[in-house]
Amino acid sequence: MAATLPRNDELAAQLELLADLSELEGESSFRVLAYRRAATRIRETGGPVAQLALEGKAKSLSGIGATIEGKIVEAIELGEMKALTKRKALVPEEVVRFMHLPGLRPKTARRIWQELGVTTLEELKVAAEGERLRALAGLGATTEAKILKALAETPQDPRESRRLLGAGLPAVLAVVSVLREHPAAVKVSEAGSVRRRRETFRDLDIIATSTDAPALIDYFTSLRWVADVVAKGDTKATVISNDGLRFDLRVVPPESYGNLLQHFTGSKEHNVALREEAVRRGFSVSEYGITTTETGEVFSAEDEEAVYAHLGYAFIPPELRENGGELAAAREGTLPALVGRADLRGDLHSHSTWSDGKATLEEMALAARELGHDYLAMCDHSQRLREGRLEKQWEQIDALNEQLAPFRILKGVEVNIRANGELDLADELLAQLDWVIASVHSSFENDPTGRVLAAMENAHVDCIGHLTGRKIGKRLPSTIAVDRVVEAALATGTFLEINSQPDRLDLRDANARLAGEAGLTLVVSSDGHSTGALGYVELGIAQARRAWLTKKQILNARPWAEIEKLRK
DNA sequence: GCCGTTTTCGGCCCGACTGTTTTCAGTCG
Repeated sequence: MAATLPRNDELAAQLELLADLSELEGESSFRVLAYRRAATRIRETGGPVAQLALEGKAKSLSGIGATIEGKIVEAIELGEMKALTKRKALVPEEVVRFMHLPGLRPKTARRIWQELGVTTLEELKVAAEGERLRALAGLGATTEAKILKALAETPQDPRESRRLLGAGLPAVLAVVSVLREHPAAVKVSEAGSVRRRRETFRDLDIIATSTDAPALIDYFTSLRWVADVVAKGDTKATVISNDGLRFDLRVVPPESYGNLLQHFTGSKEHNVALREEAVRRGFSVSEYGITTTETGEVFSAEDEEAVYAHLGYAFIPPELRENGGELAAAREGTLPALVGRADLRGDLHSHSTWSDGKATLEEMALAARELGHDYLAMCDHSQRLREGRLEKQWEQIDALNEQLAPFRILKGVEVNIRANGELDLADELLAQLDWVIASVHSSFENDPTGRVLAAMENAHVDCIGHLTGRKIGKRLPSTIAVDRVVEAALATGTFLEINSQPDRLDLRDANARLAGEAGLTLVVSSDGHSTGALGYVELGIAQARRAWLTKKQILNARPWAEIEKLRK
């Protein structure tokens, strides 16, 4: 095993900082953009980019050329890219943070630093209070006040202000359906990152067309759960719900609804790439229409399909719009037919009151059946099923299965992978089960790769649960080598899970895509601890779609009889 | 610094808003 390589997020962070510093020093904006694009590409790549760079293959990722590949190798060998070390010495540490204040982007931050000699946040505050910033042309009292206000607020990592998709998706879908019922509404859709089903969001965007825009806006701003109306005009309004969610409604003209929905769905990176390619082909794309440069003719459309078609693309599902190769695939007609929620036949990970679940076996089974599942694997935690309790649970399962047939509760377990790599349930018990999930629940940094590889060698382990152990916003993914786990999963016939818990979504999209491309079949499971939580599979399916996965690549899109034959 | 079914050099998305300014640069999404 080689020395630890820098993780993708660490490489991306170095490039982001290099971009910030370069920008402050007045470096070419295109070079800065290249650093940022490379950072995004690295963050969204499922396998270790450092390893690719060592093999000279990082250049195959779009946005990474020979120079940045060289910088990655420097980061591996020296711990830090040389250019970053050099530039850090030239720019006072806190000046970078000027740029993260609203309204202070590199140009202004640089002038405050160089022309006023301000190098710390404290000095910035004093300068603003002393009305010294307005000495710079282009800055006035308003800017000083804005800076003071931002400095007074507790500094916050922007990522922490993002909420979980699991909290926003049901809410935005409910608002969309309420708005659709209004007599003035014609078309209503969620847009933005929530339409792409990104795992977190900042605000929830809704786009609509209407026969009476002000009436629809009035209705929206007076819904009973609205706690605060932040902004309200004739075509646009922003409200905060009583649970703190921020909704934006935008009412647009019907003739260009397709263009606007496309624009406001993003992602930014997708739109930029789409527009760049359009320019090369003689078009100019904006949210209002597609202009043919030669003739000045403007094309607008009521639906998105026509927008993509006009530019020569097949329709691209929102989940794929991240500039991850979807444009080329849509042009060539090779986009995958993505798996959908309706394809699921059952759920292969759930809990009941036999361990830490909130509902009984029967309640869980009935709820699963209600969701349209044909089977539900009951996988209570192994620690709670010792001393004959597992066998007792089987008796109850057998009885229920007689009642509920053809619906079937599968006898399963979520067995713990201990710190030493052993499983905490005996093989002779595991052998009698329909479905065995093995998961790491503690000592995440204690050789997670080795422990999981060992668990996969066990002939009774069908699936590894929540592989990286991350909790979005709370706990980083472990240092587990996902690529090596995927290889071993293929070799041993073990499946990997996309855990649908809103704060897990583990495997995440990029890792699941890597696994799918390697030829692995994945499981989308709820890990539900209550009847309501069984519905989380919608989130897992969304991540599977973001991972470019088809129905064939999802194990539990098959009937149980088929799955049984595919077990090792 | 990256990239190429017109380019290995010469480009690099588009429009709205803001603050400060008589015509625009910088920022934002």
